[in-house]
Order: sequence, then C-alpha cells, then structure tokens
Amino acid sequence: MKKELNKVYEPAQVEDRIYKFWTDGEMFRAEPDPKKKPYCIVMPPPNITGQLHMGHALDETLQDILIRWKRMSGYSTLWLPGTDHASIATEAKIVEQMRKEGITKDDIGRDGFLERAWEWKKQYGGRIVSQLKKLGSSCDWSRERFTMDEGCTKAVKEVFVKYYEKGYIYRGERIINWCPHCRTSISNAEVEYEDQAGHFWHLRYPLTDGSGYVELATTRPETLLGDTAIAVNPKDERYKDIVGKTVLLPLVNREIPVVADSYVDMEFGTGVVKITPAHDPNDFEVGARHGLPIINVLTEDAKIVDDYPAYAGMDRYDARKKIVEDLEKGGFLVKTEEHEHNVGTCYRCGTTVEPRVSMQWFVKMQELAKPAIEAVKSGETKFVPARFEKNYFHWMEDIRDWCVSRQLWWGHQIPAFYCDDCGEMVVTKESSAVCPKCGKPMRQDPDTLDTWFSSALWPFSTLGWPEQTEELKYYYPTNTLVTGYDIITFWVSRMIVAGMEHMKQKPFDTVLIHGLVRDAQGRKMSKSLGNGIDPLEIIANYGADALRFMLATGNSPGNDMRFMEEKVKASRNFANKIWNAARFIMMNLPEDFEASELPEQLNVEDKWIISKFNTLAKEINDNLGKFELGVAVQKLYDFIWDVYCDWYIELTKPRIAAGGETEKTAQTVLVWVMKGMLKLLHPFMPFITEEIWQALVNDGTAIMLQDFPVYDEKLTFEADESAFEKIIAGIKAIRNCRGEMNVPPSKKAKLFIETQQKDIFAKGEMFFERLGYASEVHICDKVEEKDCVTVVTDCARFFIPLSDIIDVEKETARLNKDKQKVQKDIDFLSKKLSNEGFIAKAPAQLIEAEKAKLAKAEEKMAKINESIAALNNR
RNA sequence: GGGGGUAUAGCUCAGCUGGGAGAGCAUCUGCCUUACAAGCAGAGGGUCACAGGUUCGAUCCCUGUUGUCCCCACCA
Repeated sequence: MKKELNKVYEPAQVEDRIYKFWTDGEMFRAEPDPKKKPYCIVMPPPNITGQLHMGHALDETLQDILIRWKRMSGYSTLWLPGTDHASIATEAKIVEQMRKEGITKDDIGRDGFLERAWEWKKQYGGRIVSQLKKLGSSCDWSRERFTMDEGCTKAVKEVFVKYYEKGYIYRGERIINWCPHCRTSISNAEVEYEDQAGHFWHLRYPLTDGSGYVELATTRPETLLGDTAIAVNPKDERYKDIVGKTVLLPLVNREIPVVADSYVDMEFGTGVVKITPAHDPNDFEVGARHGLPIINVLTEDAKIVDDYPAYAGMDRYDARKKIVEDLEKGGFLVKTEEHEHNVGTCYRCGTTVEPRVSMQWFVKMQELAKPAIEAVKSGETKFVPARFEKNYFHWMEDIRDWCVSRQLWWGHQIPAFYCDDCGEMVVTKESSAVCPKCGKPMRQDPDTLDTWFSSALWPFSTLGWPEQTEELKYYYPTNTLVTGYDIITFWVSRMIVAGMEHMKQKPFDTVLIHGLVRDAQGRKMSKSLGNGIDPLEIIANYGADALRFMLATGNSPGNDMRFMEEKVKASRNFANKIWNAARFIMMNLPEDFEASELPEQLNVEDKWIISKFNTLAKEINDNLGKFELGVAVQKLYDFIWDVYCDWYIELTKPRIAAGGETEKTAQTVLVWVMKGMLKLLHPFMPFITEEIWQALVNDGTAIMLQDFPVYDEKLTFEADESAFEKIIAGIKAIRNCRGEMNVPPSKKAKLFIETQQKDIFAKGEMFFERLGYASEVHICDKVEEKDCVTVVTDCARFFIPLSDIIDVEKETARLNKDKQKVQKDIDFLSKKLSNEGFIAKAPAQLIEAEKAKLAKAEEKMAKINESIAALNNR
C-alpha cells in the first residue's frame, strides 16, 4: 500500500499532474441528480483582458473551498465558470494595439474591428482560464461560458426586448457621464469621485440694461461658452430686482436671462450661478424647468466645437486657460481663489468625465428595484457579513435610471432598428428588421450595451435561460455568490434585479463578500504603483496550496487583508509539516498494511485523539456552514500541527518501537486520523491532500470524491479524553520545569509520580519516559524521595531527583512563583463564587465548572505547600 | 453633508450567540530526540483606543470622544 515520499514537499512536481488526474477523471463535472441536493456557484466572470491577480486568487480560493466541501458532503455540485467580454476594457486594449500599428477604428470599420476583437479574444481570452486552473479551481470546465457567446447573446436580446415591451427601457436625450478618453457614455456606477485641487473664478457678467454687473463664481470657466442663463434663488433679496433682466455673456456676447430657481444656494459663493445645461447635470435640470436652450460646446473628445472660432479644437483645459486670460483682458475676471472640488472620473481610465447631453438608452430602475430590495429585506438573499446589506439598500433605494448604451463596438449591439426614411423604430430579437411602415430595411442602432447588462443575467443565462433547461430547473436559484464589496452596486444588485424580474426568484441565497488583498503596507495593489504581486509567481515558489491556505487564514468576511510573503511561507511550512507526518506514518507501515476500521481495543491516547478529531470535524462543518472559513482553517492548523504531529505522533513512537499489537493499533489509528484530517483539509489544500491520499491509500480513489467527515457520537470518549489530558498536563509541567532549569533532554532522570489516580498515570508511563525525559517511572501514593525537584499539577506531584543541579533557594522561588499563580486563581474563583448575583443568575453548568476549577486549584495549592514544606525541612 | 468599517502582543491579524485573551512572524533559552532545522521543547510580551452605561459578569452589547480607512451625495 505504500509509496516513498520525498523529504520535502515539492508542489511544482505535483500540482499539474494532480490537476490532470482530476480533469481526466472528469471529477469536476456536474449533472443534475435528483437523488442529491444541488449546490451551485456561478463564478464571477473575470475579464478576458485580465491577468490573474491576488483579488481573483482570493475570490477563486473561497469558492473552491465551498465547492469542494459541498461536493464531498454529498451535494450535486456545480461551479460554473466563464469570462466577461468587458466591453470598454477590451475595446480600449484593441484600440491601443491598433494605435501602435498606426490604424484607427474608422480605418477598418465596425466589421473589421469586431473581427480583430474576436481574434483577440481567441488569443488572450483563455489566458485567465488557464491561470485559474493553476489555483486548483474545480469548476466544471465543460460548461464554461462567455458573456458574448450565443446563449448569453440570446438572453440579452430576450431581456432587452422584454424590458422594452414592458416600458422599462426607453431612449432619450439626457445628460449622461461621458468619458472623453473612452469616447462613450458610462453609467453612474462607473463614475468614481475624487477631490481635486482647482480654482474658483469669480466673474462678472454685465446687465444688458447697463445698470451694472452680476458677480458669480465658477470652477469651469470654459463652459461659459454654453451658458444659456444665470440663476439666483427666488428668496434672495439681493437679487430680487434683476430676475427677469438679461445679461450679456462675456466673450460670446449672447444675451441670456436671469432666472430664479430654488436650486441655487444663497449661502454659497455670490449666490449666483451660471447655467450651462449641456455640461452640468444640475444646470440641465434648471434648464429643463425654465425652458432654456441647450448649447453643447464640447466634442466627443472634450475639445471646443467649431462654433467658437477663438477656441475651436482646443482641449477643455487649454480652452479654460485661454478663456480665463481673455476674461481677465476684458475685465470680467474679479478674482481667483483656490478651491477643492469633487470631480467625477472614469473608473476604467481615470479621465475626468464630462457631463454631456446625448441620446442614450436607459433602464428605468425604480420599479424593478422593489422586488430586489424585498428579496434582501425578507432574508431570501443574505449578505455575509450582513452589514453590506446597508450598502445595497442605500444604492437600491436611491436608484437612478441606468444608462445602458455605450458608444462602443465590442459588446451586445442594441437590438433596436431605425428606418432612415420615416424615422420608425423597432425593437426586436431578430438580427435584422424591415420597416413596418415603408417596408425598407432598417438600420440597427450602432451602440452596444453596458457590459454589466449581460453580467446581470449571468446566474440564469449560463444555465440555459431563456430555454427551460434541466440545469436551470435543478440549479437555479444558485446558492452562494462570492465576490468583493467593490462590485455590489455594479453587479450583485443588478443580478438580483434581473433574477427577480425574469426568473421571479432570487439568483442566489447568500452573497459572501470578501475584501481587497492589499500589499504589505496596506496599499491597494495597482499597476500604476507597481506593487502588485503575481499569484502565479507565488504558486511557482510556494505552491498553490500554500497560497490558498494563506488567503483563507486570518481573514474574515468583508475585511481587507494584507499580502505578506512570510504568511505564504508559514503556509508552505504547514504543507511540509503534513507531508512529513504522512511520510513518517508510511515509512513505519508494514508492506502488507491494509487500511481498516478502528479496532475494538484502543488505548486511552487513541481514544483521546479520535475524540478530539470528532469534535474537530463537527466544528469545521459548523464554521464552514457559517462561512467562517478563516476560523475553520485555523482550527485545522492547530489540530494537525499541535494535536496530531506534536502529540499523537510522538505518543505512537514508543508503541512502534515496542511492536506487536500496540504498534498495529497505533498504525491503524495514525492512518485513520490522517485520512480524516486530509479530507477535512482537502477543500483548503487540494493538491497536497490528494497527493498524500494517493500515496497512502493507493487504491485508485480520489480524495476529492470522498465523504467529508462529520460528527459521529460513537467516536466521542469524554472520560478517556479528560484522563489523557492529565497525563499531558503532567508532561507539560515537567518539560516546563526542566526548560526553566535549562536541563537538556539528553539528561534523563528518574521520575516518581505521587497521585491518587494511579490507574490513569500507569497508562502514561512510557510517555513520561519518552516525552518527559524520565529514565524510569515509579507511581505511588506517597513519595519520600529527598533532593528532588517537584512539579505539581492538580492531580499529581512529580518528583525528579536531580540532586546535582538542585538549588534549594531557586527551587523554593520556583515553587513560590507557582504558588502565587495558583493563589490568584483561587482568589479569582472564590470571589466569583461568593458573589450572590453570580450564584443567583449564572447558568448552573457554569457555576459547577467554576466550582470544579476552584477545587482543582485548591488541591494544587495543597500539593505545592507540601512541597515547599518538604524543601524547608531538608 | 450622510453611512459604514476598524482600533487586541514589537509586526500582521483571528477571537462563533457576553463567563478568566489566541495564532503566525519577530525576540529570548535549551535541543541535530532516526517525519520534518521549512523542525522540537520552553520563556517573555496585552488597563483588548479613551470615557460613560447595561449586566452577577463586558474585548464582545449601548452611548459619546479620538485616531484611521472606505462608500455614497448635484453644492456652482
């Protein structure tokens, strides 16, 4: 049954082979199975432009842990992978690539561009997928999807038409956020606001009746070209007289009215605002209320339009400078102040967005949002941690219409068609349309849809919707969505909206939110800072298991974490620890060893570890069920390292040396617990656990398809567990004492144990020899030895004759220190137990436990006193 | 302007519904004990930010303060 293992675990020689073993065996495949319960996770589709980064690594790791756990727990488990076409990001990449070749989009036209884009997708779209595999992701790759594949495209059209027919989608001329660099509209969610240092220019506009000037302030003087009014608050006494008059717009010499609008804040600036409906969302509103004309002064790339020859073709910021100069020359500039203001930027490229009036498609969100809000309010869908529900509600309850059209070519082209002759418009799922009025072929809207429009449908489009597939029936609603808090608004909210509207059911029951992986200094990892860490490099150096383990450890849902290489190293060391534990077991197993059930006859230490393992299995399941992956992994670490390796393995060594039946039992228990630990650990460290499993069990089975350990009451041995803890406490006390006295392990000494519980300690004799460095062990009612170091626990005194190094003074001091500690315990406990309130109100179980503790402490105190007295009487 | 996170050992962080504070790394002391020096056995180190409150009992719940980080918001 056994195979030789290398001394050091080398992940690089294992991982690809194991991954192939899984995929060759089609072990990630999921099929609807009426005999099983479904468990489904749809993977947040990474962008095809993307390279694997730490954020993905964390996201994937968490999902894979859950999926592997559920798979082993008997669910029909589908983890559905895929990628996102990422319209803006991908288009930008291709445009950039073409720029290097000296060509533009217009040179090759829409079809030529799309051809290039698909080519690009073919070439790079698979890159991120192969990187995901390196992490050990157990997705059903046979079901891999792409947001622009046939099925998703069908779903997108279906939804668009349905929304349109129900009146949820409309087309209109609105002021939207425009990115002059990406040359497209973007939605509110895609704008990031940041404070920027700027100026506040105070200008004066002359009244046309010659009665003076009106002073106002602006942060954007270049938009003055598009001013169509100035506004004051109707309640503002200062300006009562000028409302209804007109002013002459400087530089442009256009006569524009002074209007009264409550939007104007009297306290701010001069209480007068210039109104530029085409370039400011508020001004747009004011303009609409007062019927003001909308004058657009900027081109798509934020240059001044040709209508203003003095500035035509100038970039908005150059124009700003020139206009301020000209205003100054003309005597219109009163003063310039420093001013910090909040500026919207494009979340993709960081360019300052330009509010711009244009014809766009919108989704009316308010009605659609209601069932989505209700789904979370009612607890149908839960966020973990729950606090993110507040973010969600905040966004949803104040939701604006969603601008879904993009002036891009890479994406789902809007299924709307226009007749150039009569202006008729048709919205249809068909790929072409004929004008119902004049019978002529219609032209499809050139715009594409926001990337998030298709990802909003991801939980059901990937399962086959709009077809009623078996998969859709079986796996929808999906179970857990794992994602970062940064895309709750972009994606999570829109999936819930779409799920409630089209499926009439929530898309998933839990949203597990994780934080960001930051660098060691706590900064965001970013390209511009160059502080990103490549997960693939970490995998190459330490192994995927170490990276996964590190990402799962010491991390709680929703909180950011720092990436530190030392943490990966610690995880790698842990992997190595298990590796060597397995190696130890196997090198001691006989050639003909057959892994078997636990024997009837078990030693107390066997029952001790089996019982502890049983508790562990229960807790791991509990923690995973509550999404406390970090807690679960910590418990596993402690059990494997401290309980199994540092204690149990050491305890088996004398038995292995002894041979015979006790050796055989030890081997059986060693293997039994090891197998159980490997199974518990497998979701976290899939590769090494599979590799060890293969070597240890060697019967062609895969650990990833084994049953996950669960609590089994037959395996709990409370009495044996606590009995053996007494032996451990004794050994620890002896080691502690020897350690303090700097006695090396090689210096063995006799050990006399004085106890009332001889039967218990008798079972530990060989352990006191091996782990307590005793040359021989004597257990008795009363020890009369002289010149002994004495060590005290609550149920025994340990006498170690070390006459050559014993120092009465030091020994007394040591015992007194011990005594002080115990006294503190006694004080604490007796105070607590004499508190009437405590006795009256604390749970009875706790009171009993505290009483027991006090009794033990008092017992220990008596023993210490005895020892001190003996020392003094020497 | 609203909303939220966070404050725990020198560092990075855990701590499940309130019942004597934990890990990793770092530091110190012993150990090549035939699975592992990527290791073993020990040690030191914390008024759980501050001030109140609830409670028999608070790191945990409530209020306020301070520091820090984030999200949202139309103030020209």
